[in-house]
Amino acid sequence: MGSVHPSSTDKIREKKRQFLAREQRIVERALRCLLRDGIDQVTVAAIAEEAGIGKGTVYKHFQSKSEILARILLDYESRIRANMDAGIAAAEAGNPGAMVKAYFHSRLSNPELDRLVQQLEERIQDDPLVAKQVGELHEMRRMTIDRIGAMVGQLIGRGVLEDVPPHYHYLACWALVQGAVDVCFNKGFADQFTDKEDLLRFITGIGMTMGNKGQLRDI
Amino acid sequence: MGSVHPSSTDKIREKKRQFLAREQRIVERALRCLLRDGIDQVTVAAIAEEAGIGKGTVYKHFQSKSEILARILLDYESRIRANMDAGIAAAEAGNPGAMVKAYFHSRLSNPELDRLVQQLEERIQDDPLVAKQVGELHEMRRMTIDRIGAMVGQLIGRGVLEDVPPHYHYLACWALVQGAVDVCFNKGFADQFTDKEDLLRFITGIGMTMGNKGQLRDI
Amino acid sequence: MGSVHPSSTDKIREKKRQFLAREQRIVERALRCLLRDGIDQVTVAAIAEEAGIGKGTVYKHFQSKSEILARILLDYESRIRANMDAGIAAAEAGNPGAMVKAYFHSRLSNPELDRLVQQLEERIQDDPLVAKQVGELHEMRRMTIDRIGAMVGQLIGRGVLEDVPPHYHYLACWALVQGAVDVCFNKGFADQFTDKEDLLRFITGIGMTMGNKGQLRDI
Amino acid sequence: MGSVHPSSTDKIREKKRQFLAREQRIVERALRCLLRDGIDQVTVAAIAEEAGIGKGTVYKHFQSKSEILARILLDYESRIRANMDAGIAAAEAGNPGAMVKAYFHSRLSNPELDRLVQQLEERIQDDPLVAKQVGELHEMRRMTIDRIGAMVGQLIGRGVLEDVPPHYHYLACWALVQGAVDVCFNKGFADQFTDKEDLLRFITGIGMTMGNKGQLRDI
DNA sequence: TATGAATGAGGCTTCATTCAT
DNA sequence: AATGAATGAAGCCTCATTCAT
Repeated sequence: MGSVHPSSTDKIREKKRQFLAREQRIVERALRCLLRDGIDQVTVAAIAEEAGIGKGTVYKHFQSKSEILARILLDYESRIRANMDAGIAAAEAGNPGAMVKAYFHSRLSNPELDRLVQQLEERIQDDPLVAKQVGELHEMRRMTIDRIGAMVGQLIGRGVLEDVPPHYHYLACWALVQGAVDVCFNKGFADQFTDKEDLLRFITGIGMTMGNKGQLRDI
Repeated sequence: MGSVHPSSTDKIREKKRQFLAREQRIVERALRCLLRDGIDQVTVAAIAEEAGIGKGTVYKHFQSKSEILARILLDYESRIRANMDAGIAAAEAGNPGAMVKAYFHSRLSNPELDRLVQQLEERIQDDPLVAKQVGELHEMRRMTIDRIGAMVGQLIGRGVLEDVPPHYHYLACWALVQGAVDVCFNKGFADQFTDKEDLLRFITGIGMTMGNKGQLRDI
Repeated sequence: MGSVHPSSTDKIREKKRQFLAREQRIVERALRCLLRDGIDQVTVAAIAEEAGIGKGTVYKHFQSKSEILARILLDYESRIRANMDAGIAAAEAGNPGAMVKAYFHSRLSNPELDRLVQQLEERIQDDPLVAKQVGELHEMRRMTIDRIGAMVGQLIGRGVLEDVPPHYHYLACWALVQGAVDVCFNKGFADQFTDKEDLLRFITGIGMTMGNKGQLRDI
Repeated sequence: MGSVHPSSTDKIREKKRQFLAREQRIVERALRCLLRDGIDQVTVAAIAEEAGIGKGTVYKHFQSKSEILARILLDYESRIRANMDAGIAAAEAGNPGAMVKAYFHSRLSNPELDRLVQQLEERIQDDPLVAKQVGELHEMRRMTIDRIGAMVGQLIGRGVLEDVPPHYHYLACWALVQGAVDVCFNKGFADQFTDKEDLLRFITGIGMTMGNKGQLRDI
């Protein structure tokens, strides 16, 4: 079955693999640049250099700079969603706090990244070159929300959560996380806490209980 | 005794008034542009045109584009601070929730603006041309936090609030607001609620009780 | 004859005097700015402020910025010419070196100023707004040269100076001075001498004897 | 053995060569503009157009406009220095006037250029963007002066030259040249001589003998 | 008459994107 | 397929000059 001479199909497959690997590399290096230097400092040239390839090559993989940023956004959202899926499963298996916990953990485990993603979204939002990707992003969120909504609906039914439209809980969660990340990195607050972890724990605690009627303190 | 001819002093005063008025006008028009078109679209030329003046005139009032943005930031923070001061006064007069309420109200009464201000801060933060103003901004926040801290300390002492470093409560508040604003204007969530007010009321409710030990539900 | 009430003519005369005084003041202050801050840093606004008047007022006296600079140039050239006239007189009275001496002294007694004037001339040279003044400047030089020429001609006739077209001597003089000034202020040479005076004395010595056939060493 | 297909290394080398050639082209065209239109009229846009390239391309080769000017300066100084080195060699080989002659010749053979370079230096001198290059320029001069100093020292020792600090002779030379160039191109003197060459010869003659004690007239 | 706010042409520079090699 | 030089639109800012008060 195996052959010393790779078949033409194998060669093509190998090329494709390499191509995709490089694409991933570009995204990763772009992310590294963004985190290290700040959004405004990162140019396509910088990304190419960091990735060890030519500027032109970047455009073989992405049609525009915005597309790279959009890709980072979608990758991030995917990861969160995957975590939440696991959390939802656990929640359905009888651990009602698992979902929220999964969500907070996903986003707060690397607040630098989360903050960056927030900023990226702003920049891309109205760029027609990535309108499609932005649409996908929103679609992903919508689906997540729907699934959460169903579960939250159950908890409301059981009287665990306050009776408001189910996605309010999700949105409130989202809001708190978003803000927590901002607090962490706002330079004006830098001297307000020595232990970021401690503060985030406090805020997470709020997240776990907010909207509850009181029964869910057992995180 | 009075004269129909305005004195030289009057004239100078009038000129100064006009100058300041025009300065205010620039800020207002800049703000209008920013809210209407988004940060990235607003150029000095656009601001000038919106204000009905020449590009050069802008630079009679502000040393750089960043300075205009910084001014918007400081104006906004001042307004919030003034509101909070009133809230603190009320809180000290026996209405312990007043401060938090004032804070939420200040920021959520015009979430579009609040979101813009968040974005502006990011852009300006590292611009050496407005390092001073950014410093002032942080200083303002620090002072506010200190005053709040004192009051929160009392509430902790009375057992109303959870016993954590006092400013944790402020920061959690800030975080929730920050995030609430983001939710409101994130286009991905636009279709998740028909009544923004209702959602904000829900989130504000969370803000009012978070960190409490349960006694403060009567807002 | 005198009157406590100044006549209308007196008033006008007084006004004229004040007007001219202010004009002179503008020129002086402009010069001060130029010497202190360097040509490129001096704006009309700076001159006006230094003179304690409004920018608009400057334009009551001069039609353009170049005109101020041209005025400085002409004033300087006039002063040199006056000194040379005296030198020529002395030379005709039997002291053949007096003229050259006067010339060197005029220009090297304040080399900073001389250098500035050199630079100003460059800037103005092709500005059509002051074509007339530049013409006057050249006219002044021409007249001076002619008078010198006559005298140099005599010295050549007497065999004191080398027999070349008379103005060659003047031009060589001018060249040496011009360069001496440059040496003094060229930053690349700043560390080549501790005593500027000493160097200038050496160069002046060269100026006094160059073109001579040897008889004129008695400076 | 050779191949019709250029190797990858060859291609890269060729590209580098082309790149450097274009760089040189920019410098040359910039110089052409400067000589033709005068310093004040030359913009980056003009240089780009003259070189037949886009404005952006200029910035692939030079970090700023000043850097182009600095390059012209350094190129010029290098050429002079090379000539002087040859002159010094000849001087050490027994022709004591060769050095001075080489120097004068270097600078006066193209006085238009020399004058431009003088002006460029003024403009650049305090620009922090080319502080390094200005430093190099001064360093080059210093080294040259040191070598000259040694040789002049010998001539002083032999009693040929007047006994002053050795670099005085160099500086005097420099001064005379600097001024000679100014004379040539000062429009006010344009009508004072029909034969520029003749005048320069006269002045060069002065340069050859100045500071001498009389023995060196045989140039 | 003196003022200085307003002007806007024009300079320098950046960087996403293209395309010939 | 990969490259990176070339591009030029677009942004920010300066400053000589004007003109309404």
